[in-house]
Amino acid sequence: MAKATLQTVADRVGVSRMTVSNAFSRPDQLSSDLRRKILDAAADLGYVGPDPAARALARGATGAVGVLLTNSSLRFAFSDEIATSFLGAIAEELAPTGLALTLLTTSTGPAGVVPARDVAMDGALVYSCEARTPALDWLIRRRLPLVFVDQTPAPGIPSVNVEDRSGARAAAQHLVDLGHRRVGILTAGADGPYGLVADPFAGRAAYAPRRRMLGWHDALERAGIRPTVVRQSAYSDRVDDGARLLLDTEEPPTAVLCFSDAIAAGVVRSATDLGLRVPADLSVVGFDDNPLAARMRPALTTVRQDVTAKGRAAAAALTAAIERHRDGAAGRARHIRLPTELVVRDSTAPPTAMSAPGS
Amino acid sequence: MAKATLQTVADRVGVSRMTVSNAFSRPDQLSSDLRRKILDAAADLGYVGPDPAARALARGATGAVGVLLTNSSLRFAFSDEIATSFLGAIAEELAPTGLALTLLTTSTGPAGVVPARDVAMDGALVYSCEARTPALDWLIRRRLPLVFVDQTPAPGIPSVNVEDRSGARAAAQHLVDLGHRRVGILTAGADGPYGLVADPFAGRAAYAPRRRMLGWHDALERAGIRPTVVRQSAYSDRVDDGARLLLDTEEPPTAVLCFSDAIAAGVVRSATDLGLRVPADLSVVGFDDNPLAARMRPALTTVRQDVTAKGRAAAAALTAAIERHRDGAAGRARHIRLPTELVVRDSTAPPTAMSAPGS
DNA sequence: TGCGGTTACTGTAGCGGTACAGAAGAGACG
DNA sequence: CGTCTCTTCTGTACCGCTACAGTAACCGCA
Repeated sequence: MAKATLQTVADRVGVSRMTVSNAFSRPDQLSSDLRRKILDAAADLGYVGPDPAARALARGATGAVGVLLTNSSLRFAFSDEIATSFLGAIAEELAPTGLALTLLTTSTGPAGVVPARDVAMDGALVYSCEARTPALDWLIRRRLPLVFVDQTPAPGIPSVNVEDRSGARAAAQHLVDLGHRRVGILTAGADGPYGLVADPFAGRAAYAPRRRMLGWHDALERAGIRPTVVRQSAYSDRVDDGARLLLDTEEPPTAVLCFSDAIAAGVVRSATDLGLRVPADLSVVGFDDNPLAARMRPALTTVRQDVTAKGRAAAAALTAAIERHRDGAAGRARHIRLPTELVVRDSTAPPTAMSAPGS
Repeated sequence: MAKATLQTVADRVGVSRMTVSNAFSRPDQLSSDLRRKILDAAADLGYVGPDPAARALARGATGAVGVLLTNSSLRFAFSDEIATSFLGAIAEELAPTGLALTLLTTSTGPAGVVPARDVAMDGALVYSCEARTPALDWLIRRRLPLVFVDQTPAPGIPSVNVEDRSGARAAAQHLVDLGHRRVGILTAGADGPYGLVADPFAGRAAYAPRRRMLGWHDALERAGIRPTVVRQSAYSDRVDDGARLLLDTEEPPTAVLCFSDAIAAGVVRSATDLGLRVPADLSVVGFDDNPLAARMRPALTTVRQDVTAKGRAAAAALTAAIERHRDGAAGRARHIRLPTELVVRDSTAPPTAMSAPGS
């Protein structure tokens, strides 16, 4: 049986192809009698409905949007509860619009296939990618409606971010207020250099790490504190190395600010292994308010961001951008910045006399 | 500036449209000189490359595959580490093939859009869906290459499953061997009825829950044990209700078999809240060997399945199915069944005299 | 009875590519 | 020098659908 098309059905019923098309796509354009007859004939012929690819070409819309994840972040995206909640929120927000979500990686296929260039879609979210990855370049060149998330905002492109800087500042200020003077920072980056960092602002770190670093320094510098900074891989697998670099020293910090809760959990573990009690000997602050943070013992002091809201906002911004694009409307790109909030739990306390010997 | 197409570029360079197409898609078909010139002209005109939608129509391939998740499982898919690892493994396995992964939900959009029917793709994975959801029907009618995962195998459709039954049997046997006689089962299902279940095999539960139930009963029945069965929602949010139904009774079980580690964790928590010690007063067994299981205190006895291998196998089966489909080859559908393995940790122990009063 | 306004259907002209068969020219070879 | 084979480029015929501008019939109304 050859594949059935609109024409097949049209011939069978004795109407024009256009009428069959309308039967499927614009029911109000024909009498319900005829429509019934056409639908029956279609079912009879095994015609499922308009071919999505052909329809996409003719209509100029595919019904799917992409989300670009760096391939480094791919594994990460599915192992970190923060990233998965974000993706889940997007999917959930998109579902009622009928748009499917396509996962785009920055990797290249065998025949030089680049998803960001070669997959049909109506728009895309760019999530926490390095500023200039080839995949992102393709998306931009294609002039697809885009939304940047956790990414340096660019003019003309809507963006969704959180108050990384002020959140980090609050976290650092909290430590300062508790009386800490020797503070360590454990941050993360997609690429190196890893280990002890001399100039925390050198190198081109991703947006969120950079903003948080700024925030931490805002508060620390004002208090005259110069933190010890260690950078490690974004994968939480080998947190211990970074943590040890910070803690297993002559004069270890009395408090550590971490890029994420996952990293903070690793620090707590390492500290425990080294015989340090948290928070008595070491205060630890995370970031994100991962569900993990509340479950941990001691429960983690952290900076809350609402990833579900972030996902929703991103999805909404994207659908809006697609609509604008379709209508040819210009409209200024909105840059959304969601609030963050310090959540004080049990992993922070004033330094003890012993651990903070008056410098 | 009007949109550039192959023709635009062809006119500019003074060659045929076909040659420009070849310059992009089949570089070996023209001299590298001319190719250079064409690519330059294209860049100049802002032509990014062949339009994916048009190419999909002409070639009959889109470069994307779908994964169907019930919308109930959508939120679930992104909150359970087991599901996300699975998705991550698929994405990772797919990346080098250049195929993108499109998330399909069973929900329907505003204009009656059904992703499973209306999104162009080359094949799809069906993950743990109810047997006959409309979305799945559409996929089948479209005659897309499919692979079933954690789903009742169907003739002609490749499938990937794990040894749910024998794994569950081993778990139950472990409890029997420890001497437990009063055993509870806490299982999950996408739809009700929830609560105490008279006939654990009644209703049409999904494949995995059914197979595990069979396995548990295999071992329990042989030992002459009739378990108390409680079913609850697949969402781990409200585990406590189910756990309490089991534990907060006149003669509570001395051991509980759980559908997943997430549920088992909930049971442990509830038990603790009720003043029961695990494993002294209550043994708990999970399923999956979620990373969570090893982290928990007490570390959870569970049945390990390798979700990463499952994801890989599913992706491989799908690409194979797509290839067969393209080549018109028939080939029998392979049904893969991955092993499971009982992992004994610290959440199981013999019943104490007190908790198991000789019946 | 004539006329504007609906409703129901049709025809044409694309959407932007790719497959495939072929044509033209350039060497290679006997 | 004729023929054969390559390489390089071209022309045609789709892929399957939709937008849009008709046309024809029908309806109510003055």
